[in-house]
Amino acid sequence: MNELQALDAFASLSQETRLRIVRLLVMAGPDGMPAGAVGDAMGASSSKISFHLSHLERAGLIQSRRESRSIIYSAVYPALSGLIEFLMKDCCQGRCDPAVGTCSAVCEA
Amino acid sequence: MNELQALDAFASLSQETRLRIVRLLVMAGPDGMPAGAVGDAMGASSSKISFHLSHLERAGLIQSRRESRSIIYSAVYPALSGLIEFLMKDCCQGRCDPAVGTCSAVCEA
DNA sequence: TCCTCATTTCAACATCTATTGAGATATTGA
DNA sequence: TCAATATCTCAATAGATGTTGAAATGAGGA
Repeated sequence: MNELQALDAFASLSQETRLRIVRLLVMAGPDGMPAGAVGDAMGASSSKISFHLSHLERAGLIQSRRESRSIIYSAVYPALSGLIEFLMKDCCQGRCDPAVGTCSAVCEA
Repeated sequence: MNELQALDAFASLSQETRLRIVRLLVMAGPDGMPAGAVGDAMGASSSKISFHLSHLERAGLIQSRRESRSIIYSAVYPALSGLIEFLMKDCCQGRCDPAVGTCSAVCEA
C-alpha cells in the first residue's frame, strides 16, 4: 500500500453509495453478490451502480468475476485492513512503548 | 462511529495534503506539533494548511489545543482505528468462523 | 499601548466528481 | 439466429471541493 493507493481507497470510501456497497459486500462474505443484487439493495440505477462498482474495483477494494450472465463482486479484505496499517505506519516515530504507556490506544492495538 | 462520521473521515483522508498531515501527526505522537511546523513540513501556505487542519478537526481525526501563540495539532488515534472497525462490522453476517477458515484474512485479524 | 508573530477567515476562481438517460456490449436459452 | 437478461459505456449537466492572496483575529513581549 503506497500513498496513491491509499488516496484512491479513501476517495472511494468517501462516497455514500460506495461506502454502503463496501459494507454490503463485507457482510456478504467472500462469495460476494451479483451487481444486480447490489443495485437492488441500494435502490439505484444500473449505470449508477456500475459507475461506483468500477470505482471501487479500480481502487482495489473489491474484485469481480463473471458467473454466467452475472458479474459477482466481493470485498478485498486485505485492502481494507491495509488502510489503517498505512495510516499508522511509523506511529510515534518508534518512540512508542505500550508497556510504559507512552503512546495512545492505537499503538497498543 | 456512524455512517456520516465515517464518510467525513474518509473524505478527509482522500486528499493528498490532508493524508500527509495525518501521517505526520501520527508519527509526531500524542504531543502533536504546531500548525506552523505542519505547514513547513508540507511546504504549503498558511491558509492552505489552516483549511486542511480545520477539515481534519471537523472530521474528528485530529484535535487542537492552544499553547501560547501556537496552536498544537495532534492525531486522534481512536478515530483512525475506528474507521476499519466500522467497515468490518458484521463481516460475513456472523457466519464467519476463523477457526474453521470460513472467512478471509480480515475477519481473522 | 504598539508591534510582531501565529493562525484563521473570506471570496473568487478553477477543477474534480456524481448523476442521468440513452445506447452499446456480452451471455444464455429457445 | 433471435430475443431476453445483465451489465457497462458515454456525453452532458449540476454540484462539490481545493487553491489563492489579501485581510482579520488573537496572544505575547517591548
